[in-house]
Amino acid sequence: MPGGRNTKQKQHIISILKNADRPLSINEIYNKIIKHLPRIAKSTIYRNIDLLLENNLIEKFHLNDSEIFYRFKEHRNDHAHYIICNECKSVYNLPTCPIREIEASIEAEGFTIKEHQIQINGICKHCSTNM
Amino acid sequence: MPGGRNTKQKQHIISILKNADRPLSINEIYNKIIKHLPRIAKSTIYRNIDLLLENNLIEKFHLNDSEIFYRFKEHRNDHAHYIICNECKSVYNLPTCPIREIEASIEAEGFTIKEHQIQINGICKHCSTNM
DNA sequence: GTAAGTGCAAAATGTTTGCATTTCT
DNA sequence: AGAAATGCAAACATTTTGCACTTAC
Repeated sequence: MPGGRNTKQKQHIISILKNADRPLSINEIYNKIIKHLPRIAKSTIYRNIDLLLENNLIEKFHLNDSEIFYRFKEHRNDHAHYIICNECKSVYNLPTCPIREIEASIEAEGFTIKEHQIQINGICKHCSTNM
Repeated sequence: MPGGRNTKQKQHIISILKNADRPLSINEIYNKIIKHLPRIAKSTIYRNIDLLLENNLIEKFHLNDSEIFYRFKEHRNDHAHYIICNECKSVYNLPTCPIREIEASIEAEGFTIKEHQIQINGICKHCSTNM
């Protein structure tokens, strides 16, 4: 089991995130999980989320304003390049990494790039036809 | 005065942000401002920051992990395209917007882009020579 | 003068921690 | 058996709110 022991709490958290079609907040995870594990404590979710983050299995997002969401990574070295619908919060991947082209010129200036992220917000096709 | 009345609290907050060479957190603003206005309440800073955000004079960042920072906008329609040094937190602007080139293809898929942001983190020239 | 803004204290929110108990391995 | 994880309650940190007082206009 990645990131420690295989508890049913952790199983549920992973499966909830894996099956979600968009990033979830701690509360959303909690509200889903209590249906199956009514006695689970929120601190358990916080602790497991930390473990999963440390083990690079999930990633953290700041969507709208200050709300924090988590998403299961398909590939451990995914890096954040997303198109997010403000309505339904669906997350699409960017097909290419537009940073790659300008990376060289930035590094030429003496800046060492450690990570980068790109986020595009808007309204997806589906939501715009339903409005 | 943009965003309401011209109080000395607001004057100070604006001038602190204008003169900062990097984004500042609420606490950093507070610690600077109490030197001049010892009785200022943190809630006043929160309220003014909200006002300035609504009036599009400053913008909000999530730097490292969950720390929130604010920065004075040079131009009201600046959009976030930054290169940030993880060490000294200096913020540099990206010379070009690499999104522009892929915008058309995303919109062609039926997605309406509302806003986007790009953030590149790393170590700046100055900090890497001092290590 | 009056409405907006402030300071203060209290409340609400979100997250973390300590500890006794439970559960994996 | 032993270590790690859990549930619970309390602690913490951050942000928001209510209200009487002050200040800008």
